[in-house]
Amino acid sequence: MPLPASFPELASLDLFVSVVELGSVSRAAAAHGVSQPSASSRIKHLERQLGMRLLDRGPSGSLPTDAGVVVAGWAETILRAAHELEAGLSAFQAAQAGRLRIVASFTIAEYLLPQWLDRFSRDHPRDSIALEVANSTTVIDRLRHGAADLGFIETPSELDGLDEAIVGNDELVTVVATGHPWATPRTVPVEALAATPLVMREAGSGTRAALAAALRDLGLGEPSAVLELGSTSAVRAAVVHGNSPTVISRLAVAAEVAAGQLVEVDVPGLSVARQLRAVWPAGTALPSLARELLDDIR
Amino acid sequence: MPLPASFPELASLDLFVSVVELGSVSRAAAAHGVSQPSASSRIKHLERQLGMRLLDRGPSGSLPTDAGVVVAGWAETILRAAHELEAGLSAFQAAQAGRLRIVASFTIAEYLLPQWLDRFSRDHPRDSIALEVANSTTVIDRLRHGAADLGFIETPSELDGLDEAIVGNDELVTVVATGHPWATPRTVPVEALAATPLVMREAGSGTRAALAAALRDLGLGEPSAVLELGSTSAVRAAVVHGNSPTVISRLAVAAEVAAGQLVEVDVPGLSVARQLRAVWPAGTALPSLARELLDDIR
DNA sequence: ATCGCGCCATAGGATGCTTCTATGCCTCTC
DNA sequence: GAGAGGCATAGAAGCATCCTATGGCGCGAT
Repeated sequence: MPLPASFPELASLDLFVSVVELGSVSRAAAAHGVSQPSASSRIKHLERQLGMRLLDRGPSGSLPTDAGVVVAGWAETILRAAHELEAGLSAFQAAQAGRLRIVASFTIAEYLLPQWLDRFSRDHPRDSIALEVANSTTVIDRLRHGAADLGFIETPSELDGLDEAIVGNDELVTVVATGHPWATPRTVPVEALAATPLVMREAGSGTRAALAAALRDLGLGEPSAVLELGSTSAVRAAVVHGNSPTVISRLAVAAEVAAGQLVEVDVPGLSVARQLRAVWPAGTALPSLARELLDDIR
Repeated sequence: MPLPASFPELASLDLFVSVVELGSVSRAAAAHGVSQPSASSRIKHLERQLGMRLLDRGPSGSLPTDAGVVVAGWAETILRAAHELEAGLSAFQAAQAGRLRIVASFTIAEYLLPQWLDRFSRDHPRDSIALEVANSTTVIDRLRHGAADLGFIETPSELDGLDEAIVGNDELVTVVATGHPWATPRTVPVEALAATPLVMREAGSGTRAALAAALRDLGLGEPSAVLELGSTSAVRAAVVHGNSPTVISRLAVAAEVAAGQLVEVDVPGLSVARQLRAVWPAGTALPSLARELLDDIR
């Protein structure tokens, strides 16, 4: 479901929030590095777009109207998310220049790292982090070869020569759209799950392999696919708008479940859990920046 | 702290996420109501802006690269927040046309309602909600006069002729920036708080009055202001970037506390709590849409 | 093997928008 | 009464985006 074409620009919301925080259009304009008339015009455009007055302009600055207070509050939520994206992007782009080199698995990089990076970049504005995203094997390899300072993985494998700390946990869960028959009892026998065609990633994906292994351990057959898609996002979208269940990392659907778009279905007997860990070379002293990052995370 | 000027457009991120979910640029273009070349060009622009390839184009569609998977995941967080803002805005604009008329206090409208409205608008795409924001007295007035179907308030007062349900709770808390002396012990005696100049809203604000009353009940004097600002956002920004504490609604700083920008300080003996309630005219049947909204909230 | 379809990229032109500098008016303060 | 800070307007320049039309490419069906 795309955003409407008339949705306000992120830059305009950012500017408006700055006006509210700083108390004047001029100061906000300066903070954003644009001229005062440009800022004034952007705000006016925003007001026309929303069809409401947002500011009470006065000779000593501008205060938000009642509507402005509310809209500014709403806008801040978006801006917070935008700053997390920004923190993730700069780490991702700084591939080799950063002072602290992190390698993380996809799941952790997608759903947990932005908040950590955003906080860290505020506390350490002068220290850049370089982020690489890779599978667990590569993460361990990077650490062993000194190509990274700190890694994040979600496998339970043995890690000779690496120290570790648990930073969270993940689990494969069964989810359906809100209208699905399983959504009402919120539980389904594992045999029924195994017999139902699922929306899945293509063969070869780690999630799919983990599910197949768990069903095999229970003496059940290979799960069948009603639809095979190339990315987790595509799977999620297909489940939200379709009639088939999927089995997927809880972190990947936590937001949709919280928002009521998807329903998590209990499947007694089926359990595919894994801990999320930070890992680093044993023996060597953990860089102080890495230590601080880990402290922030806990 | 403004977003960098090079930050990607919300519309581009939205489009890119649609490509990942739908599996092709063409389909995403159609879903967004733009031409295929336009979409193609936007994605290319986004890739140049971020300095990374996001899509693997093939003759049967496009799949995200490793980087694309991660960026799409990050972008979805922003888009979710944007949809909540959108849901709030349409309710706010629909001032009198909606089928369900809601009146809410500022705190609830700012920090809780967008999620509820977003979920509701997905479940009931044909039913519009009209939202009015007002103080508690006005909320009650609107309900008594039949000008609204459902209200949300945060006062503990008696409500003759109205039914109610508790939907959450709020509390005034003391917060400081992370570098402040109080941040380390995370606690401070109430006498010290009363003796310290605070960042505050201007005289007349409800928050300020509640704090003054609580201190008076403890036999302490009026709190003094080191800085008086006209909006909660301005107060929050001043505390984050300054050296003075403030006393403020927990909901208003929950996100900053979670992100580590502000630290909540315990003040033994000081307690200013209030329940958040939904209220509606007693006796009359609650409209079915209102009933469903309340069920969703719980 | 070939035809057809779906997908993506490029080119060219028109439209629209945002930006900037310069200026004026207003109010509060000293 | 003068000065400073704040916001709005005007006009022009620059930039970006959009669209239509077209071409190339690979896959699948006949």
